[in-house]
Amino acid sequence: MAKKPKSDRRIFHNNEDCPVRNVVAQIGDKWSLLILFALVDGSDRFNALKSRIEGISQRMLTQTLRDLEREGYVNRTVYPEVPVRVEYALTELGRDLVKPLYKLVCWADEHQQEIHRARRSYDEKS
Amino acid sequence: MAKKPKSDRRIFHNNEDCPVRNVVAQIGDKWSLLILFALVDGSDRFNALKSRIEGISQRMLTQTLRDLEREGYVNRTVYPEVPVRVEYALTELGRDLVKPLYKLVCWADEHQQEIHRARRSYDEKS
DNA sequence: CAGCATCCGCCACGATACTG
DNA sequence: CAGTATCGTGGCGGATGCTG
Repeated sequence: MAKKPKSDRRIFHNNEDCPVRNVVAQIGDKWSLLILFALVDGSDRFNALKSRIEGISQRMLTQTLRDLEREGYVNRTVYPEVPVRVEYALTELGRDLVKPLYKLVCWADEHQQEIHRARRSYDEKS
Repeated sequence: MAKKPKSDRRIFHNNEDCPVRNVVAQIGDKWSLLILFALVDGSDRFNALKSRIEGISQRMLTQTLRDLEREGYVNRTVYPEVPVRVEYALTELGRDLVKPLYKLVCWADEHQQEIHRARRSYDEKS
């Protein structure tokens, strides 16, 4: 039996059932990964997150947190004190997602040297 | 001894040594993942890739392949026939990168239902 | 066949000002 | 403190036409 022809692979279809496209759509933006990893060690407040994630604007932090909440990765809890306190935490799904993400980040960390070498070699040739 | 304060974690710094930002920068774009997975089963030609990856333009395929080549994930081989034939294949580094990526995609695939539920639930509330 | 060059729309993202 | 609202812009990416 021959293996499936490549063109049959569902993975490349242009719809919301394609897992690869889903991954890119959900965590391929500029800030999602950073926020997820910022919450790995426990819940945190809005402004604390903002100062820990270097370079993020208020607008993008709010927006990305809303997206992550919508996907079910993050919980938002409001404590009606004065002044108000809002805590963000990973859901169980979020903690679970971080596992494969962590593997990926570790991989990238371990292979930084190789990649830098490849880049230099490529740039020299051109 | 207490654990490191969160703000100390190198992971969030805004420079090219941050592995999380590196990951996002390298494969967070619209097409890199799709191309990498398109090459998992073996090398392929430019136009074959183009037709297998639904929706990609010639311009973006060229550009993303060049980036992936520069990072050392993809090899480009020109066969000087007439007409010319160009084959793209994963390097060893590329094949290695796909492993953690594959775990991630599988995770997303397995949890699609949960995520869809979370989304619907979130949308109803608002 | 495998591309490069050019033009251009759009929207992700940042900056700033204001509010419950 | 934790956001909204509004505006401006760079650059990602699509469309089209041309070449070795």
